[in-house]
Amino acid sequence: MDSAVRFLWEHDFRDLTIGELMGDTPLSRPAFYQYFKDLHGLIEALLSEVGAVMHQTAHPWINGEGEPIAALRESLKGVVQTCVHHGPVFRAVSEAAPLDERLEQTWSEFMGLWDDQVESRIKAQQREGLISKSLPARRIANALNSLDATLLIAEFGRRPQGDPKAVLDTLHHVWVATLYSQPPRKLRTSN
Amino acid sequence: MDSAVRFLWEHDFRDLTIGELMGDTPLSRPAFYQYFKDLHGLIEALLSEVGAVMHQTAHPWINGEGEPIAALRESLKGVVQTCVHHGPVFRAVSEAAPLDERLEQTWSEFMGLWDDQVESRIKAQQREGLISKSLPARRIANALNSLDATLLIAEFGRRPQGDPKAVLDTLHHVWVATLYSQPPRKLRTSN
DNA sequence: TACCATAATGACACGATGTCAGTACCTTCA
DNA sequence: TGAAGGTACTGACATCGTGTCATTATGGTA
Repeated sequence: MDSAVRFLWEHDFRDLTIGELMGDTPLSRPAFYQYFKDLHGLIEALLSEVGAVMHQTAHPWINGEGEPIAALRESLKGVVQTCVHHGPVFRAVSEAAPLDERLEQTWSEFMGLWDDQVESRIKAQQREGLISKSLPARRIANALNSLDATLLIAEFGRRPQGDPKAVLDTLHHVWVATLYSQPPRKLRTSN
Repeated sequence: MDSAVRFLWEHDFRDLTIGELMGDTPLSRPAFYQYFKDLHGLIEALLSEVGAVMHQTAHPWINGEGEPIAALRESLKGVVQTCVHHGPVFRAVSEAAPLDERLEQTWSEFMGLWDDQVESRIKAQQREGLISKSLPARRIANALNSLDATLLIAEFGRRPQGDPKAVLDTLHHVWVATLYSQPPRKLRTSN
């Protein structure tokens, strides 16, 4: 299982085979099935380990602690950091999910949990008048979370990894603009 | 090849097998290799058909025709519409890409093309003073395009499809806010 | 030492892939 | 008409990864 993580840092998920994996251990291939149902079972286990870590790091904004825009930056920073450390695992999950009914379910529950949390934060701040009440909280939450997942996996899911600072800035800008900015008036074109 | 599209509307990509596919045709399994290198080759062919259509539909904003915010909505509408019609194909591409070096390349070139176009539109409008010059054009373009892809595939990649109007509104809001809105002042919390 | 549960293995059957040598078919031209 | 030659197609095969046996080691317990 450590061996799997090691593998994913070096190779793509598509090259991950049970035989190859167990070659790195003193055990034989069938021994694998002692511990996991199949490859997807392994990935599922990896997700539940690393996924928990990630949720911790996002507390500030999720729980509405302090000034929202700064708190949001803190939360995003934590999420980025988690991906810097465990990017390949998330990448493997997202790539393996479409191949397995069960894993797909698990992955979508994981993302759904984020949607739940972000949605309820948005609704809370709509009540406080910080966010426009005309935003469809659930859809926006889902969009922003999907964006995070896609971008983070693309940037940190394999070596060489992207620049954490730049990615954080980008995500933060999109989140803040989407949630907290006033709609602009119509724009004049220069045609 | 029509048969493949038909299949993808009904089943998941993971269940698509060459044998199954050719069962729908009067031909035998090996005949498949007459036309495509392998499954991924087929998917690649599907993408280049449908991808071209999609680029057409995004012209207004990409080419800076008319008032930007309205043009952007037109372009996004076209893209949404394409996905309503061909969603499962894009889904198959995105799911198959991680499994094949070549296809992954093709897919990332396809997305890169969008990034190029959006980036240069952003830069043009930065010169016109419509968009803040402090935005990193390339990164923002990439983020917004990634968002589109993820959301559209999730909403229209399989039956039952989502609500095109609602998805369009969501995307449009995020794009407009990200590109055209002024950053808000610091927010007071109600703690 | 005898016993049992658990861990681990070698050998197997299966399913999907991709290839190849061979056959059917169809056009062209004498 | 009928031989030649190219193309479309096929049956059979080798390969590879998977998942499951029946069986054997191993380590703790009385």
